[in-house]
Amino acid sequence: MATIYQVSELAGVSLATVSRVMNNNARVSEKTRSKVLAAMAQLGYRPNTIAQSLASNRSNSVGILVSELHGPFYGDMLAGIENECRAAGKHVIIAAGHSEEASEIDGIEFLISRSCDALILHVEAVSDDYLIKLAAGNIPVVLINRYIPQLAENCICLNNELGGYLATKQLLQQGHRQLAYIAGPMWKSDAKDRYAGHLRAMAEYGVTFNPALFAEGDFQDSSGSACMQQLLDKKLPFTALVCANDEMAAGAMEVAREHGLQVPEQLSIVGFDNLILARYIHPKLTTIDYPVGEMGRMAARWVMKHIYQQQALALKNVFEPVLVCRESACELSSLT
Amino acid sequence: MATIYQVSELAGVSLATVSRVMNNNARVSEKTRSKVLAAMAQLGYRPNTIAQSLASNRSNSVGILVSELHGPFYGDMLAGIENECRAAGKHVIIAAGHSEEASEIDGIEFLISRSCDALILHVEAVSDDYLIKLAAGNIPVVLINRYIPQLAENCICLNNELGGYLATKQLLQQGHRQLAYIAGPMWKSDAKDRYAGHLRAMAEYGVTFNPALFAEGDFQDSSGSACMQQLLDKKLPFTALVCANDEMAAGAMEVAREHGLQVPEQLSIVGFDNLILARYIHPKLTTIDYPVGEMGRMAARWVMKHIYQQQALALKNVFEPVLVCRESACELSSLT
DNA sequence: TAGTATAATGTAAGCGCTTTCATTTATAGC
DNA sequence: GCTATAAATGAAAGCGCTTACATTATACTA
Repeated sequence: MATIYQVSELAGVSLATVSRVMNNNARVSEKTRSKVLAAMAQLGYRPNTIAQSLASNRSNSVGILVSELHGPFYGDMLAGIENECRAAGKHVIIAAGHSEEASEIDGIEFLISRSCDALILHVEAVSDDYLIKLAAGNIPVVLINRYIPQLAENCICLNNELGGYLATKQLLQQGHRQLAYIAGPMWKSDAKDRYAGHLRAMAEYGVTFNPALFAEGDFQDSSGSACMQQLLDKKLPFTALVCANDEMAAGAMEVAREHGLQVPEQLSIVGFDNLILARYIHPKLTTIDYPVGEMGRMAARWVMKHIYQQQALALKNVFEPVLVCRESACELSSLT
Repeated sequence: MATIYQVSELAGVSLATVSRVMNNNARVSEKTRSKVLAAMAQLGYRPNTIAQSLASNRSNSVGILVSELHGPFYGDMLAGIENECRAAGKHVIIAAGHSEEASEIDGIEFLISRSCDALILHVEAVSDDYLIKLAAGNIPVVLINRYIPQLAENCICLNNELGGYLATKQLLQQGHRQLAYIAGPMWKSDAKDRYAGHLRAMAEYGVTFNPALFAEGDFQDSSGSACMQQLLDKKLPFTALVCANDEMAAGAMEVAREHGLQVPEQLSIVGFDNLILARYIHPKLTTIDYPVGEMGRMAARWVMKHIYQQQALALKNVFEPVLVCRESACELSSLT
């Protein structure tokens, strides 16, 4: 592999000049620039990124921590981030945190030890305090799907409350008045916010919320099934169900089917997230779109702007979810 | 951040000694070792991985190229790889190739320019020749889901032929004799192999393959729908359908439903890959399990063994798929 | 045409490690 | 106690770049 030294020799200039044309920052005359470029081409020169990093104290890498690498959700996020980063010549180092505090911290330290220029984190278990301290350190942090007031600038979030509101409103508009709700784990802020949106819509339509028609799941499909079973066991009538995410909706739908309930004819269901699976299950799930890919992309842009000085970029911190109408929710009047 | 120099000062030894205890390779007396360790702890010292890389000419990073970051398939693969690598303190740099030759090559070069110690590739578009040349270079390559005879040692594959065979055999055992087949794009070797397995099973059972009941899709669900439509349009009877992957099976199932066909009562369907979606669609899809996660893990082990000299590891190059029975395929006798 | 500002290029000192080779210290044999 | 050998440590030269500072070439001004 050719080094900068050989390029400089071939081009008949100094190392510094070669370096300058590489980083095309300093002023180099057109003549020497092309000489250098030619020498590079001739040697098939590729800068050694490690040496660049050591000398410039910048690794050109951004560390990403997600809860899981598999699953439909994080993949989209990663895709958005990778796309944006690679276009800028930065690379992406990934780690998984598995929604456990120890593992998340371990992942973050791992990333730090790899001298990333910035961190994009999707963490759930780690405390606000930890993140605030982390952000106060010398490595910039951007948080996806987590809002911490002190770090507002660094948070890229979805307006979950609005999502919960939209999901519920759709059902209310379709004439439903007896709604059940399957929540996510209420210690997670997104679960809480979605629920708050649900309540707001209910209030707006003057429908009183019935605590007996509420169940708390854990965002997994199995808990969706379990919650649905609970709800059904109470023998209370309800014509619609809003689930705090698609996976639970899928689980709930299955239980409904086992009980001979026609969806949506006898029970309308709406989910949240708009995972790919929402298109595959039958009937196709009406849900709230979560633009994870876009948000990942935005997180990457944040980094480009703040760390790699691409001033021009416009940033957006909070995304508005939108309702995706499919087949699992319908007018109450069509109830058999 | 403390440097090795400060550690050496505090411990009262030379840089070289500190370096030695870090890499605990050279012989250092217990006494000085503990002195150094204490100094490190006191300073909260963390080696600068960039400097280590530059000096040792080893980046401790492995580059991964997958077709897509999103989607259910690659996520599992990444999870397997990341897991294994992190346990060994290596980091993972990712890039997406989008199944296009130019993009794949670009991704590979990107990874190389990042001085990865090894590459784990899941590439589809790039030619065998390119890969052979690449592997002949100075950066080791391991291929997932691609078999190139000259690179046999470096390939981690699934026995796709066996999978195709098993899927088909299941249906034949259930008494079906009129089978339709929706293939993947036949220029992809896995699509070809799965199809070959199908033919073998058919031959074994003395069933003649009817070319009219064959359609070629592109592994996407929409093509599954389109192919199913084509098949149905021919008005030829068939009681079972094998699809070269789950997504196409899902698409096909939907079209079947639209045509009023009961699955599995009137049409048995089997897929391939065992994606998460196979559990979510209704009826749950009988399919062939593709152990991507395990294979990713194995690819990482390959790297550990060959590049990072962890001799002890046992390697496995070809994985055997297994049938996962769910609800979408049943005995022919139960046909209404 | 000298005098000055400015642009272009070069020099050399690191960045924080690893590693070779030389030196010192410990261990053993007699 | 003294040499022969092995074990432990140190000195210093890089790894391939960036960058502050010094120097030289060029363009203007008066």
